[in-house]
Amino acid sequence: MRVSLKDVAARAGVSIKTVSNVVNNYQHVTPAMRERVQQAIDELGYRPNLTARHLRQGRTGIIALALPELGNPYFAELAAAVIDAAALHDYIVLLDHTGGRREQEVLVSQGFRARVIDGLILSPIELEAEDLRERTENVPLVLLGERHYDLPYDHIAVDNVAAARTAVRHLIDLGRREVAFIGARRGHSQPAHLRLQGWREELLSAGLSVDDGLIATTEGWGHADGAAAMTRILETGRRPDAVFAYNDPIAIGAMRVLSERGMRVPEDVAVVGFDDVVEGHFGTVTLTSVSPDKEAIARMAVESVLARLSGKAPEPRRVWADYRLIARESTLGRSTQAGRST
Amino acid sequence: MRVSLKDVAARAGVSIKTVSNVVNNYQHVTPAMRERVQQAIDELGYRPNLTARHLRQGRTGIIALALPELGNPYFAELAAAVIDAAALHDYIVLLDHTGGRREQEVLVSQGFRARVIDGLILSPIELEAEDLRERTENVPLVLLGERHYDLPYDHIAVDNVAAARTAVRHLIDLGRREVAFIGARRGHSQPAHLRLQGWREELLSAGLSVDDGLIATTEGWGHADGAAAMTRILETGRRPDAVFAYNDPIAIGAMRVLSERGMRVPEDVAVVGFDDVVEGHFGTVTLTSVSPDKEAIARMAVESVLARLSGKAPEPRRVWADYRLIARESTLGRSTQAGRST
DNA sequence: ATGAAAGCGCTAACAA
DNA sequence: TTGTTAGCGCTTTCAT
Repeated sequence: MRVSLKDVAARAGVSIKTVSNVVNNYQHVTPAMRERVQQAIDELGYRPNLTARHLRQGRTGIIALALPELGNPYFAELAAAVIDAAALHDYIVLLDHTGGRREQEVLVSQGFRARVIDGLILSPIELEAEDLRERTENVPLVLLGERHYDLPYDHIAVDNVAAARTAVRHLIDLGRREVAFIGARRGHSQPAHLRLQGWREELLSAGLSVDDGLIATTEGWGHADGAAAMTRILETGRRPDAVFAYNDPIAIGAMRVLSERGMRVPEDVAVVGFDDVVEGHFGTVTLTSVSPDKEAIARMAVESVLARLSGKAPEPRRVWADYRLIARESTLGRSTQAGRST
Repeated sequence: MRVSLKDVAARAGVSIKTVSNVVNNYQHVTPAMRERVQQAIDELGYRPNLTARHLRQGRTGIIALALPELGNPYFAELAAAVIDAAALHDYIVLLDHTGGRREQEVLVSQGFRARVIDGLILSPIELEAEDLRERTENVPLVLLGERHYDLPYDHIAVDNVAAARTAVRHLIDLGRREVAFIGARRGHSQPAHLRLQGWREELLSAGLSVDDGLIATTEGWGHADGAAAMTRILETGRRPDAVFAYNDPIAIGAMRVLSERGMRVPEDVAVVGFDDVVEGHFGTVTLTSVSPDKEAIARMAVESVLARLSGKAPEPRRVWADYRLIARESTLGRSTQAGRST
């Protein structure tokens, strides 16, 4: 059986309180007493029971992070950043993935899987505002990512419309005129909506026409989806001279198809992705991408949760995280510069 | 303040136990009573306090998973698989990453970060047997991955020596004779030791010479490390006709360097990786790789922890997970077969 | 500086 | 079928 404070107290011949004082580094304990208790602790191999402590304190020191999918390197890298940011505040992270499915996202937002938590950071894909409006769970919730909700929750994201415009502007500046967008999603809810909007706005502001034939939807957000979408566009006979993809895996999947068909990147088709995952730095053609400041996003998300937890948070706010466009070979070509820049 | 069983009981005019019965779906409750209590629950928005339940039950339903780094897609994919496997048993997963640093691995194994857990799955890199021998923490521990320890803990891994031999055999069968190994590590502890050993054994058994000049060490396990190591080999003037890399990111980093120097894969240099991450399926040259059965590893890890938890585990054992070599363009070339095979 | 005792919210043994 | 109660291990007044 596990040893408790009581056992240590008995062993040391003191009260429970004294042991607790030692364990918690309470100031007013005589060195002699501290020594004596510590010895009992060591002999018995006592470890405090955190569950009991949590019950008593009304908090667990755990925050949950629910992401669409860990297989996507962007989310994996983000998860790592959140774990580190939480550790700075002595919090640990419970990880869940939703598959980007609404049903699963609702369950998570309601605390179905993890109710042992002090707070929740959720990156929704299909979740609707109404789902959140019905939320009864009362642990602090912070939203991450692209969707916009007009709801009283903190929301941390890059300005997707502006970032998308930056990406498309880059392509236009390079002289491209037929810019496809890959990664819109089927169905009513459009998580890619804002990036698509940025694509559209920038094309219009450049005096170019917006052609729906150059928008390709995908089922998911992986390499295979990008490959399938690119294939579909090419099979309609369209020959865009540039592609702006919803994210890097989709962009890389698309580049693979271009390569299979003998089209050169960027000479024939320039490609820009989104998320700046490491994978994009090392392909045969390195990938130009919009790079969100993941560390800042993670840090702000954790801090938002903790602020709300301590009650000293301002009203719910939307926070924009930094981003920058990193141009690499998929738009500049290999000769132009060092290919593997960060 | 949060509502408790007591509040609900007062509201419904029944005892605490009755409410508890309803919450836990205890059989012997009259429908009328259930109805009445449920109504009080709904009105008050009661949610059980899991911390209290855990304290009472002596378990939390949480297992921790400590991986070297989430940025490595293999570990990210493995984490996803563990989360799913745990969910099947109503367990949730607390995620931590160690950076593969011994100090951090020791802390994790001692339960420093997360003592709210019922069990721990740890994938060590630098951790030494002696560290584990000194372990005082008593939550079940299951080891994952490549290292071998002669210690009373369950250990789940693919047979790295055999898997490495399979990979090298594949290269030899294709007629390659100068097979480099990239990804050995500096320092005393050699996490890549077994794969290196397999490389050596297979070369010898094929009657080829083992040339230490074809072994390149790396600091880490990422793309950049593979690129640096490949560069180093080439700058010694060596021209291997094949590369076996410790893992896929290293292999992909190496291929990038080959491409920069105008060497063709696989015509000039055939490349085999390890882990079969999705990224390898979509490069300009898709990557031949050893594919461990991640789902099986995750499942067995979770089941091992739970078995030990319930006390009905046999003596600690080493379990081999399945693997297979998946040949793609980086050894077969593009024409030979469909490039993006899974 | 240390001790006694209450109670966090829940489950389960026992009683009615 | 439902109620009473002890206690999981800890922190925290309140005494001493």
